[in-house]
Amino acid sequence: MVEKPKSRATYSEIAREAGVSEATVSRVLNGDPRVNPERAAKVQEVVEKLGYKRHRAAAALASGRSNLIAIVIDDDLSVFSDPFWATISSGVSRVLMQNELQTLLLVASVDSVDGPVAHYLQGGEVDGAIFFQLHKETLVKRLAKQGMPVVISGTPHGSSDFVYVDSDNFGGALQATKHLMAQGCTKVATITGDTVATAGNQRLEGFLQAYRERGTVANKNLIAHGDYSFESGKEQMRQLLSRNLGVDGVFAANDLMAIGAIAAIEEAGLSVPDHIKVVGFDDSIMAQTSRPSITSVRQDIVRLGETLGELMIRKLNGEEIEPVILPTELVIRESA
Amino acid sequence: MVEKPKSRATYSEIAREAGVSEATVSRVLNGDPRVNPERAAKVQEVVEKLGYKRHRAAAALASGRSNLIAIVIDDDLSVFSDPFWATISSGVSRVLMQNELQTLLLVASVDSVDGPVAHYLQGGEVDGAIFFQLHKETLVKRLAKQGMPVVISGTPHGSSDFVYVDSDNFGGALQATKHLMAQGCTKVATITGDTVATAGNQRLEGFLQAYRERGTVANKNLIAHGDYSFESGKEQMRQLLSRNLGVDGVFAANDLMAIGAIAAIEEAGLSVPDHIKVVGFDDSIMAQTSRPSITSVRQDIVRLGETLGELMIRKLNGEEIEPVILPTELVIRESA
DNA sequence: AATCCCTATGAAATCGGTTTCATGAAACCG
DNA sequence: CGGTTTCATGAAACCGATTTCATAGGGATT
Repeated sequence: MVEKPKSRATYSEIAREAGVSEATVSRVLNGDPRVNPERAAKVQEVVEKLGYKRHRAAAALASGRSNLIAIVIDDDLSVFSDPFWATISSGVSRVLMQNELQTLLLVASVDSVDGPVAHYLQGGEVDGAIFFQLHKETLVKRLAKQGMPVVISGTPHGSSDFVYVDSDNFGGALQATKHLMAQGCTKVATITGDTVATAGNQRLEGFLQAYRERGTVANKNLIAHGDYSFESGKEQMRQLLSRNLGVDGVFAANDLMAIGAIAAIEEAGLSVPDHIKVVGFDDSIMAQTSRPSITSVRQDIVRLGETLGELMIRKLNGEEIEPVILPTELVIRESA
Repeated sequence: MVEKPKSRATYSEIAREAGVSEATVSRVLNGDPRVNPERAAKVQEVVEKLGYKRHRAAAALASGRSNLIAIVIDDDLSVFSDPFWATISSGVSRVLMQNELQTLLLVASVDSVDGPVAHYLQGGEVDGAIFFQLHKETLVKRLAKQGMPVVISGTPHGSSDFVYVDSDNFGGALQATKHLMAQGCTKVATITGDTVATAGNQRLEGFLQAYRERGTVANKNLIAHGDYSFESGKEQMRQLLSRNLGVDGVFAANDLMAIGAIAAIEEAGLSVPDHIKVVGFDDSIMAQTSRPSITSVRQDIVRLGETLGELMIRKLNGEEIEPVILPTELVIRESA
């Protein structure tokens, strides 16, 4: 039995075989309800038999819809600084695929409003775009204005009316800080991430809010500015210690800095959690394996990706969509 | 100045404007050399002026080439077990984009030879496919036989003639083990990863080779089988210790297990590196931040991704391509 | 029973490039 | 200098699905 060099089946074959017109085939395959059920069934049958698969390019050309959604990732930053995007992307991809959409991965510099990415997106080659932690919003704004469905991962700056999905950075930080206070810490410090980005800022705000809810205000000296790196966590903790404020609790804006902070604390001859308690953010694998293991705020990254995909689909369906803030959860371990 | 609702420019406009036929426009845009230079220049000029962008779907339909390369990632495993795929993908994407190719991200179960992914790929919707750590090779084999350019990340099983890119797992493990021996360790043990996958197996082989090169054979009891997880590293180390073999060096097949092993060692009241030296694999961020910091085998992940992309491009250009093994590097830190 | 409306259906136009093929002109040959 | 070959070029077919539009038939309305 020789395998034939079977070129793919087309509408014309199906139409002939099923004794209907190509138009009807199209209707059946696109779920148009007003086709005679019997004929529809017949068409379905032939489609099965011939192992027909829709030719995307042809469909895209004819319909003007590409069924492609772009995930746009800024080259420089993301790959290193955000260990999550892989997980997010996979969530997005899975959801989109379930809805017959494809995920196009664009890794490139999104800086210029005029770069290749911009051109590509504006060329109308994709039906929608999902952005990861963008810095410049100009491009996104323009795309949205042009009517392209856009969803953003992470809270954008300003009160722009983008639709985005984000973890509850504020709430998570608040909870983390309150936990430290509940553990008896009276001088809780924080090591922030990049506060220019909203996530870092929100985590700082959550920290401050905990003080407010206690009826006090956080001393400026209790706020150290890191950049999410291990080194910055260590260095900022050293500085906090050198100020002799009697810090007995630290909320670090991510786990890596928490680990850095612990290194600095132990370097100073103090112990975690006995002398100083530490809480991190992200609940990364490091939080679990580090010794002491780190109490940390968990985000549901998979859910985040899925939500991005779901919002995109609803948007494509013409629904009005709203930003989504996903809850976080405090995972308690040894460090606090 | 009101921005016009400019619909995209098409060949017909360009042709009219430049005073040539559409065929000529196509030739110019596709680099056909046999066009009058003056006309070509004129066309280029008009293209610039009109801000023309090729309509991919139309081009794909007409030419039969989609300019899309799929990255296929197995749903279940990768996202968790391989923290590298994000980096790899971005490398791939960047290289492909520089060559006017798009990257399609397929995250799905690749198990069945008959699932949606299989259908999709066989539908001829993409010009090539890059697979990440596949378990079942049936699908890949079939695609390759059908003439689709396929490149694989990681060494496949068997002596199949796939083209793949991988880090030098064997060499890295060999170097790591020899390093331990050079540090004076006489009883070097290993904690393997999943040895069903080739990477884990190769790392084990490298370990064994080090013994061979020393003119001895590794005692079976020195080989503990983990699964790349922190817990397994810890557990297997416990077992190694309980055997009372006098182990004074451990090569773990990844950093996470190395960290687990260290936890077990310290739990037993021993110290790293004083009593037992440990080397990991991957040179992950954890190797740097863990205390003690971990001597580890570094792989150039970005390079790996780029190489995948480059091979794919060369394959598409009709070149014969060969598998590539990328060198690893031992990064020495505190643990050994 | 005559008229109008609605629905299912097919023929054909369409999407925007690519590619084949025919053509005329220029270059080359003996 | 006639004839053949080469080459740039444009007209038109083509890729495969979608969608518009016209139409026939059935049903409802009066």
